[in-house]
Amino acid sequence: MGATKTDHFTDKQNSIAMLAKALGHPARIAILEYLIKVDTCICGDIVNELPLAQPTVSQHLKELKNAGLIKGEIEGNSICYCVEEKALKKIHDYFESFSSKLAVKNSKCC
Amino acid sequence: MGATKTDHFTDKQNSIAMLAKALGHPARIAILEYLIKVDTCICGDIVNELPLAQPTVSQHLKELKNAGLIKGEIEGNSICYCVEEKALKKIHDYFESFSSKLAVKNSKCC
DNA sequence: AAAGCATATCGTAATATTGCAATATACAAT
DNA sequence: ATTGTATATTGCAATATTACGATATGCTTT
Repeated sequence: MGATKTDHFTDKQNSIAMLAKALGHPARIAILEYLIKVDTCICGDIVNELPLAQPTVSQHLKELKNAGLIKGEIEGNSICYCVEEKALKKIHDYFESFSSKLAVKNSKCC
Repeated sequence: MGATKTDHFTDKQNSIAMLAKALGHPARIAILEYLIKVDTCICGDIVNELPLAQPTVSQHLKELKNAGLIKGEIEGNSICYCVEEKALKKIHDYFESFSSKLAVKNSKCC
């Protein structure tokens, strides 16, 4: 096979995994960091920032968009991408709850 | 090609991407959640918990271990896996800083 | 309309991931 | 030593990802 068995897991698990997967590439991490850094959410100079060809960057942007991590808005000739805060909050909250659960227990093991 | 160009990104970016990638599968999310839930860090009944065959689970465990997200300790016959808190803290902190950066700006765009 | 930019899509090769049956390893108990 | 139980590794087929050249699409300016 090779296709992930998403149907056997909860929606929550699948959606977190989807977000994490989209973040699972250094280029996409770099894109997000750049988008956060340049506040003004300037667009396609992302291509100049990254050591990757334009089609490759475009593909990474698409994946981030599919995962709901960024959104894009057409602005004349070019496109203005920026971070989708909700998605980042979702991940952040998820790991927050992890951390707090761990804080309570941290005991017996390993 | 097809191999990720890790050498063009920073260590931080690569290490966060690695962690995220390891989390990018619902089975591995489910494993982590289970390990956190059962405090006692009981081991290979993970196989019974998941809708996957034993070798598949073993492979996912290996990936989580490679990424540094869990650690395992031999306990007689079986193996006691548990969460590596440092790694979860690392991710959590990373998104924390994201969130705080976003909180400051949240302005002009999209 | 034509030329020039910015971005997306297509096609394709190289590689990685996913899942599992079969098999191996390693300890435990008899 | 043999049997049983727990986990890992191997091998392999199906599928997905990564990267990029070539090409298409779509504004904008002239």
